[in-house]
Amino acid sequence: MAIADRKAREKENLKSLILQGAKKLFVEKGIEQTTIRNIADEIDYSIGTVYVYFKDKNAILHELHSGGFAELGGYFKELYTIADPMERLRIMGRIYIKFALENTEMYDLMFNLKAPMEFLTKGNQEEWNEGKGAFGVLKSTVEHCMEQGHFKGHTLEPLSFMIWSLVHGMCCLEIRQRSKGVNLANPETIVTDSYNEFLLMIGKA
Amino acid sequence: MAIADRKAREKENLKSLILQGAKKLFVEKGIEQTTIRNIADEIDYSIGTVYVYFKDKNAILHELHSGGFAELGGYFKELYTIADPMERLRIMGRIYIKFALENTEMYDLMFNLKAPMEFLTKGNQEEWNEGKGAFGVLKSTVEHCMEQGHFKGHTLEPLSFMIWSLVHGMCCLEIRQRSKGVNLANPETIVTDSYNEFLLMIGKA
DNA sequence: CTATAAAATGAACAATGTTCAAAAAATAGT
DNA sequence: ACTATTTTTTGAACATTGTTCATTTTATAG
Repeated sequence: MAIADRKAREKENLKSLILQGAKKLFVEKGIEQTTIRNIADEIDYSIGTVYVYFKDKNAILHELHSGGFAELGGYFKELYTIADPMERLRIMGRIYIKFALENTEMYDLMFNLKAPMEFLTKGNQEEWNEGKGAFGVLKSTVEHCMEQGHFKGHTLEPLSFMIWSLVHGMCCLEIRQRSKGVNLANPETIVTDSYNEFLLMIGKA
Repeated sequence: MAIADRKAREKENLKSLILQGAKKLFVEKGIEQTTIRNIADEIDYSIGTVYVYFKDKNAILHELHSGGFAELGGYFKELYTIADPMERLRIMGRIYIKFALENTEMYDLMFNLKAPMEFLTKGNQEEWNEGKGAFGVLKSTVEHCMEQGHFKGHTLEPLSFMIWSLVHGMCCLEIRQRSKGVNLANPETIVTDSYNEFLLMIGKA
């Protein structure tokens, strides 16, 4: 039955049209400022249609959150060419920060907003596969560093979490306007400068 | 005119009654789940009265955010008895984390939510004095550490921001459910374990 | 006791996420 | 080609939110 196939294809198309419209508005005017009505308007469909394809707003947010991780994966691609694990770790941090500051709304959605996690909790899925995957990449890089004799005396998982926390914290403070609120001497470069302090520190370790 | 004095006092009382009711509900059921109607009900006043004392919801959130910093200051009190700056720095981090995890909603409000910063931006006040004060305490402690020969080759402000980012990032990931989503071996102790990794690292620096 | 000022009220508004019976369009059966 | 059935789309309607403001209630002054 070729018709059923075409229908399935059309369903998928409309679903990703909704997501595409949603993302455009999110980037343009922020996630909180974007309503279902806005999204429906943007793609010239009715409100009701959106609810046919997504059970609620959280479902849209979760789907876009997943897409964000795919994008982050794209940013990470260039890491595969770097053989030295310590160098790879350093660049990974830079890329993570770059991604966060170039896609603030998406970053917020992926690592800060409650919506995607609530979607998981509310019985839709058991595990945060996107997060586990990304953290796994970091962890295995740190593991390689340790195998080469770096980070002596440290423990893999807490150490990896510490590094994640560090870059995440910088991005959060920046995105949520706390860094600019604190009257720094060089507010424009604080995140990079601050990350360099970390690199200087692990350079000794 | 003693009556005017009493009236001013009563006005202050009612204002702090509103704040007190709001905070109770925030802690009980979360900031996002608390409405103005809830607050009014809680203290047996009408919705309108709340708006006589606060221009909008952001004003309430900002005021409570300020109160949160006062509370954090209380937590920090015991630091004054610690003479050694490195030890003071280490304990400061522990206390910060303790405060964050014991007062998750308040911490979120102070360091993550947009509301208090929007209140400042929207012409109510120029500077984030609470944040500047808290960051100043950290910065001066780090400065003392450097004066004693620690953190050689580092720069005060970016280094301080890095430390702040580290503890903030851990607390954020924990509060916003990202740490538990990542399938750690010891999820209950990850924040403390992770902070200890940092202490181990600066122990060498 | 009356007039004025201050304080408190809650009905009303616009905007939000969400639901669902009805309409419109597409497909299948003859 | 026409009809019946299924699928898709619709938007009016609902509950809940933050917010406003004319009105009522209460307190103070004369």
